[in-house]
Amino acid sequence: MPEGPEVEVLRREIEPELVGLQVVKIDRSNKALRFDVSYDEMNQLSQKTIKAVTRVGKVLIWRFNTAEELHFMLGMTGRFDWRYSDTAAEKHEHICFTLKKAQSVVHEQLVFVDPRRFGGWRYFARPTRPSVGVDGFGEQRCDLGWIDRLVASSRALKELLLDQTLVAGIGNIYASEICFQLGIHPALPGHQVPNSMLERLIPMIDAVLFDAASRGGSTLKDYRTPRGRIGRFPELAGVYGRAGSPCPRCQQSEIKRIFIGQRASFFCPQCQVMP
DNA sequence: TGTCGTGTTTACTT
DNA sequence: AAAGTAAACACGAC
Ligand SMILES: [Zn+2]
Repeated sequence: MPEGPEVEVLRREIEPELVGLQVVKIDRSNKALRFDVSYDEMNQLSQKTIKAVTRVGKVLIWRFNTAEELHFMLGMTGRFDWRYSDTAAEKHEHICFTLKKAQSVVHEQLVFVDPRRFGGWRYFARPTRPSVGVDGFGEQRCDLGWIDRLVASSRALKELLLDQTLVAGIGNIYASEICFQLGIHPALPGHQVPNSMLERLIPMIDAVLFDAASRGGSTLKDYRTPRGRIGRFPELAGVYGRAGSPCPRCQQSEIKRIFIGQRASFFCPQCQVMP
């Protein structure tokens, strides 16, 4: 499911429903996740109340009244789902949170579902910043240290955009879209990106991510919010998934699909040339 | 029915 | 620093 915009759409939906709920219990399947929370930590969260739901890059963060935190990475296919009463556990359900309002006896269940299990979760006793670079929804305009690393690198620009330690939140769909919007070749090495292009790149990142979030993000296959919302960005994408189609900008060339750093990458060979 | 290629991610190894 | 590999499952093409 998740690049930054999908996690942000999930966060916006779930935050008002989750804040104020108290943990009754947490159940865990016996299947391994990428990284995990111990049973001691799960039990310790019993009775604690969720105070805030935030996001840094692709990491969803629940903060409790005790300042403890849970961090979730959704991997490729991870998602949350409200389990409505009298429905059975769904396939690939790995974590089940039983929650309730403070003065209520009615229980609600939110489950973490992840078929491929590239996702994971972590527990922190105190507020902790995930170990990633600046968030791509605007932080990247204020703290420009990542630009120094970008221009010092020989790696392809699109690969650098995917590096979460530079800017956090860009995934494979939006990395291609950002390069398309800028009219720059995705395989251009970082140290060859002109200064004029860097100035346009910095604000383009949050422009693309916010725009995608406003459309509900991208549903390719698995992504859906806990209330079932689907992302409509793919219908409006400029290049992602459109190999062989005419370029929506020049209408002349057809969009090409190449591999950069083992990931499918889409671009228009006429609009996105190496300088 | 079976095999192959592809995929929204990233942590670890070379 | 950069490149490659592995993790697990679903689905469509042939
Ligand atoms: Zn074009």
